[in-house]
Amino acid sequence: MTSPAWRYDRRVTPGPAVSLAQRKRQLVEDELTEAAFRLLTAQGFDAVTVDTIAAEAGVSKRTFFRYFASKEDVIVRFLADLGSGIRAELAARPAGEPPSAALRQAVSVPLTVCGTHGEHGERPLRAVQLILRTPALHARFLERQAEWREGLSAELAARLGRDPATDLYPRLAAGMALTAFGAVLERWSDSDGAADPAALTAEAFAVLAPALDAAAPS
Amino acid sequence: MTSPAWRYDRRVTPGPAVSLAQRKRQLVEDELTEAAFRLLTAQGFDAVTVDTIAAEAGVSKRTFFRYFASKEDVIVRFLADLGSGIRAELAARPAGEPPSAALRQAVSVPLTVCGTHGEHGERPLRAVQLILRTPALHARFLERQAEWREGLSAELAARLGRDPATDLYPRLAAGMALTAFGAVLERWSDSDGAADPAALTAEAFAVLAPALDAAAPS
DNA sequence: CCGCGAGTGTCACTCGGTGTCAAGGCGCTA
DNA sequence: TAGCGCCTTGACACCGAGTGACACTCGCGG
Repeated sequence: MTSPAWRYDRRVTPGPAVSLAQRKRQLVEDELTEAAFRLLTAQGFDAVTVDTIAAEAGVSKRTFFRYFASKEDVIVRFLADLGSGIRAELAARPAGEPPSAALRQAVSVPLTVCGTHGEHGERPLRAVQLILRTPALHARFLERQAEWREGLSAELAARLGRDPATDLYPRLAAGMALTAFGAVLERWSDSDGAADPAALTAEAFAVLAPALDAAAPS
Repeated sequence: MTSPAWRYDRRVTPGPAVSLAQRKRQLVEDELTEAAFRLLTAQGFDAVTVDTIAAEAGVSKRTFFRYFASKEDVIVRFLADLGSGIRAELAARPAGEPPSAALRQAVSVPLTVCGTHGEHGERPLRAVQLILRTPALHARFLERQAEWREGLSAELAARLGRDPATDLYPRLAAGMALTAFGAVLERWSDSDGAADPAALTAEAFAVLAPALDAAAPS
């Protein structure tokens, strides 16, 4: 919905370009995210209660749930914008581009955000590791991915002039792209950030390309 | 773990082939499943409490959780055996068979269980529809699928003599197969059982085959 | 200065899920 | 037949996630 959570340092406009109330709201959200991230990565997802997170951020439990729909949400939000980013990136690709290249680019963008160390620090890596290793978080993440897949599928169908109601290709292609995305994320997480997301993505799409580009509308 | 939930009518051995205690246990589980299925499909997942389900089956809430790990579990179990079935089927395919054919067969088996009306009635269809349309159930289902994917991936790696630690192919191929599985299930659900799972599966694997069979171990 | 609305804390409540304990039935053995 | 484990169950207490209702307090515009 709003800006990515790890871009909490955006303070290009110190003046009242936005209302004070909105800035306060953003501040609380950041504080909550910060506290949640610190506690959850340190002690594990189940070992920390929402009460504790809220207290750490200096608000009440009730307020926590006014900002996040669930305990999982505060972490999964780290990846939430990636999804919409993927679809937007796909929509921005030139029309003539073959699906494999377009999808590869669309998936690459959010992954490069992960790949660049320094700017965001290890935050994205820790978030991904926490998500992939915590069943409850993993489930929510997969739920999000399913939503992304629907969006990607629709975008692909429009792009290629296919009917998603009768043609399985858009649905499958979107699924393949997200399979690649998930595989890359997993490798990156397991290697503790050592693996290069861009290289992995290229490798994955090299495998998928024959199916993605053999797009013969039966 | 045990027999598929919709084979509750297996009573080929009335004698004490198994202990009475075990049969009692099975009876309670079936009763619970039955009650859960009836109530949840009728009133929706969130509108029914575990207490109600347990009471309907004539046991206590505590007993419910001795049989099922969660409220979602009682429904998702309908598909649980499909996953292990997929892997077993893959292991049973001849070694020389190309991956696309082997995976297609592996995925087909559990789907034909769905396709055959009459024997199991509409039970599988209703279960799938409930799962795909209830966020909480959908999330659990995706979690299961992720487990299946790991198993499939390992099986594929062993089958093709590839190293799953360095080679993305097994992971991606397993993901593609399950993408097809999910897509077919979705279509079948949306068409209210009118679509033919076997035909859909064939269609899906026709799309995926070029990638699945272009297996050049770099 | 006053009123309005947004954000918040508090309280009470529902529900999913778990640990504990005592009671009851079944099978085995003396 | 009496006794002894084993397994299953119900009852109870408890925790934590999440929600609804209400009252309070700010910042802002009139």
